[in-house]
Amino acid sequence: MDAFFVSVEELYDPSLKGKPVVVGGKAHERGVVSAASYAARRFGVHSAMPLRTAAQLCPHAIFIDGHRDRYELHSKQVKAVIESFTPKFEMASIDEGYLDMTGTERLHGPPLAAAHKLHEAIKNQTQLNNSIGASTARLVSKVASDQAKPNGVLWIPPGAEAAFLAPLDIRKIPGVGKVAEKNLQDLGIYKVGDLARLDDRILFERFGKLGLALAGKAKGFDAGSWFEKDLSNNAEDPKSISHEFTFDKDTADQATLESTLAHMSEKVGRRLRDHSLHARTVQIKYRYSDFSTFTRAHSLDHATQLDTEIYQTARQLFLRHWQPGRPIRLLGVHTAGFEDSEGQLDLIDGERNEKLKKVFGAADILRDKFGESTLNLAGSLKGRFRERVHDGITKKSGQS
DNA sequence: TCTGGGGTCCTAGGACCC
DNA sequence: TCTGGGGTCCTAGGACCC
Repeated sequence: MDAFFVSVEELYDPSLKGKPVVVGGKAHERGVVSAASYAARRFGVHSAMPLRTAAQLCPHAIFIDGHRDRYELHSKQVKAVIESFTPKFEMASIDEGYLDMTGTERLHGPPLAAAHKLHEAIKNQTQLNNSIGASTARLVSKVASDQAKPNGVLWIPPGAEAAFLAPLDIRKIPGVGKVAEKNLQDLGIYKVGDLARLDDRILFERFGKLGLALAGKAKGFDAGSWFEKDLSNNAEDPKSISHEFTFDKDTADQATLESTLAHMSEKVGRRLRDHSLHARTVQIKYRYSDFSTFTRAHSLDHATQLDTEIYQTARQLFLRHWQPGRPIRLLGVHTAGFEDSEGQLDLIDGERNEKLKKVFGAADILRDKFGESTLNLAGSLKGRFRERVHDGITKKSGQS
């Protein structure tokens, strides 16, 4: 999809059309650009750029907060169109999908015609601009769709894959970021064609697995068909669940830091319960004002999905490593090492665990009914209500 | 200009076990 | 006195993607 978040926002506010629009937050906020309209891009604004930088480059741009729920809704509409073309498809992200069109010629015609048909169908049914790349390989199609933007269709016929990629900058290859680009340039490799000519062994020696993958990509090969991925071990189950938060202003206030950790722990616990997952490893992330960033992890002897256990672990890790008084910019709580259940607990712990699970389950329901702020871990209240009830759960006064 | 948040995958060292 | 080899698990950091 072309400038997806911006295009969706234009559906809700047509007056945005044609104007420089930046989705991601207010101009003065700490944050980065999620999406920029083409009008904003003409001023040099692009995604991942700090909002404050974007505001410097394009002061008259319209800055808006993102609406994830809207994007997910419209992503589903796009998915429905794709689905109507072939059952062999896959959404690769919220605004990107792949279709295996093998064997659909009688229905959709030859590749280029089919691509145009899809392009039109998406536009007609979602009112959103999109670009299509068509070829024999996923990677080539993805790069082709990028080249087709905005609002275009590009077909790379069989046999033309390597020739299409050769003149492009190596940065266009998915998996080549800033660092790999620099390292490759140091070897005199600037274009995909330079990469394709290089000996695979050299690439492996210099770049390990990444080098090997690159060698294939540069020639237009795909590492296996993604449509044949085994669906046996529930691919939709996440491998980690985390939340992090950047303060508007750096802080060294211990109560604020602890309550933020508690809040992140609650968010993580909630999502673990939603996925019926139990995590064995709790990790925190903290970033100082100078942007130096650290992670510290601890693996429990059993898996958990309880806010309090996550918080206690996170808090201990933090207090053990934080240099008191040194202002913090970001805090995060991360869980991984998922297991189906918490494993064997002894009688006492088992009973305690069951009780807490009921308490948090009830809290989840209350939050769904009455809103996020209904209940908090004692630690996430900034000192005002410090009483500790039932292992750290307390009720905000005036709310039930 | 000052740099989000949620993920995945890879690398590397060290502890520990047999 | 001169320290194997194979494996797993844990921790930390970093590149990259959207």
